[in-house]
Amino acid sequence: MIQYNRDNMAELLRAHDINPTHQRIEIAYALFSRQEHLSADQVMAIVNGRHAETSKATVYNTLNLFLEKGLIREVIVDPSKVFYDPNTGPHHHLYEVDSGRLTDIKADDIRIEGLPDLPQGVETVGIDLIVRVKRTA
Amino acid sequence: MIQYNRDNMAELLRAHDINPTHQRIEIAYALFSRQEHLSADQVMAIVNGRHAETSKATVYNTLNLFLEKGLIREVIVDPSKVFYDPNTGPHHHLYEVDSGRLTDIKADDIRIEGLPDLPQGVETVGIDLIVRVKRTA
DNA sequence: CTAGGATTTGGACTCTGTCTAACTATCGGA
DNA sequence: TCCGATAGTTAGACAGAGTCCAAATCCTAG
Ligand SMILES: [Mn+2]
Ligand SMILES: [Mn+2]
Ligand SMILES: [Zn+2]
Ligand SMILES: [Zn+2]
Repeated sequence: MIQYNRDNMAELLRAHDINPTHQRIEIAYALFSRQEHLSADQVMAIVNGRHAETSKATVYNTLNLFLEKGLIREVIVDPSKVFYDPNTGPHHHLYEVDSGRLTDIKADDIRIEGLPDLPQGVETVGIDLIVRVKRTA
Repeated sequence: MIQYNRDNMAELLRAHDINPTHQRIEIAYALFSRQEHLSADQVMAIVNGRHAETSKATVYNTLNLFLEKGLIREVIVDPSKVFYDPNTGPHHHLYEVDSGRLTDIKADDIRIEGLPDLPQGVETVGIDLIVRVKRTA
């Protein structure tokens, strides 16, 4: 269990070939220190918690850069916004539709069997398994 | 293999407790006759192919009504738009990220094992398995 | 210190989807 | 037939997520 701080955020960014600027460090820190799934909006709110520091354009630029560089992944479960996930290892998601809460499901003991062969000329980018739940009536 | 026409669309709507209006029949026919995953935009374009017949508001109202009544389901794979699926039976999806093409994977021979117990007080709404692929470089 | 590339920024813009208030279609009863 | 009630449709305003752009700022090598 790593303790995340601004210094190892800079290292992490460099390790992913990302020039560690102040804004990028803050955004990475927001995601990695919490280890939660955050929307762009939430990232923006966290980073600008005390004083406004980072513009909307930079938040989106940065999240998309992190995606490209494989530092984070996106989770598409809600038609109205994307969630960004600091955990890029294989795992799945539980989505509570009432509240919008999104939590991880460990991939360790899940087996998905019987997937058909892929069509010619394509390769797998990822396999997303989403368990949608709602509060019992 | 059923041949879909406007008449059995009206029956299908009534069977799902939906009053079959002209617009609703056309929208249902667009989805069921093609058996494809369509976005609201695409439904609108199909229904208004010859002359404008149906407004944007009605397309959205109707698709949401169909969802509520369980006539269709939505597939959330693309952060920018929802796809509507006339196939409500259990099945999974293959999403080609370059082209946006979305195709079905039969659920028959797929087994998903080792899912953890659900948290207290929730029940499963659905399990979505999405295989994301891209064209080989 | 300075020039140039990289980064950030506000704000305009696009797109998907929702909302509203007016309009229309349908139907049963007088 | 006419009327009123109800359900459905509509144009267009609106909201929210995300992108784009040109100008401003930051950083670093020289
Ligand atoms: Mn990585
Ligand atoms: Mn059904
Ligand atoms: Zn996750
Ligand atoms: Zn499908």
